Amino acid sequence: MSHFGRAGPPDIRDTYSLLVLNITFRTTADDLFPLFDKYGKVVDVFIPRDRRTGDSRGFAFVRYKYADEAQKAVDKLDGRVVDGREIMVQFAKYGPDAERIHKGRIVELVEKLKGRSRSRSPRPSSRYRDDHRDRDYRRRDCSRSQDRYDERYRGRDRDRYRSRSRSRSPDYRRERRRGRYDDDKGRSPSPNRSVSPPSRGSASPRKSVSPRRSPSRSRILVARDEKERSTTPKSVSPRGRSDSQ
DNA sequence: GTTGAGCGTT
Repeated sequence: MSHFGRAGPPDIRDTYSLLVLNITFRTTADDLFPLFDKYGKVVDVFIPRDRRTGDSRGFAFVRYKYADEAQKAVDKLDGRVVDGREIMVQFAKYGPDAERIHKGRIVELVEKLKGRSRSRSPRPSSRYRDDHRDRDYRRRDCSRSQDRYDERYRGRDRDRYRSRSRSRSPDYRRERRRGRYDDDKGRSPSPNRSVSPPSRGSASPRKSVSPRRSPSRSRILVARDEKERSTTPKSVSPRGRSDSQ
């Protein structure tokens, strides 16, 4: 995939993962490798891609062999403009249990880095991160009731990227694509619901009828049902009629 | 062709 010929996680035992955010969707691992390799030994560069679309999610993981090199890369590449966009480089945590992971490197790494960071520089990109979080908090403040459900859902759901896609980003395309996919799946095993697809197709005229007029709607439905049966006595074929209209 | 908060593949 996005690896250098290897499958699966190479070796997180003695590697330090860096999270690169705010990268362009066109940026690939090959583009980030030379950039990060200049500041240290990069063992692997991985860019998570969407399972469905296969496009980059806009962030990447760069694994360094040594923490000092990783820190240097963070200090140098964090805030650097790549492909016309300012990237954010920070140490990555391997999942919610990252800190629980054999405290081998990550924890020790964080401790050492925090100490060095304080002595050297208070995170050049701290303002960016704060800005993002601030905006996020403002959004959450607008909808606290849903926030509880959101947090609870995310807490119980182990699928991070999925919940992130549904709760965080509007993602019209993803939602729409996924919705269609589910709709197709739901329609296939339910031939008796063939009346639904036509209804969806004629959603506009149906809304014009308004549900307030129950008898009218009933008659229309009956009339349409009769016409449908008269038109297609055997196979219903919702798509066929959709094409006809 | 598009988008933009975030934490990853066997």
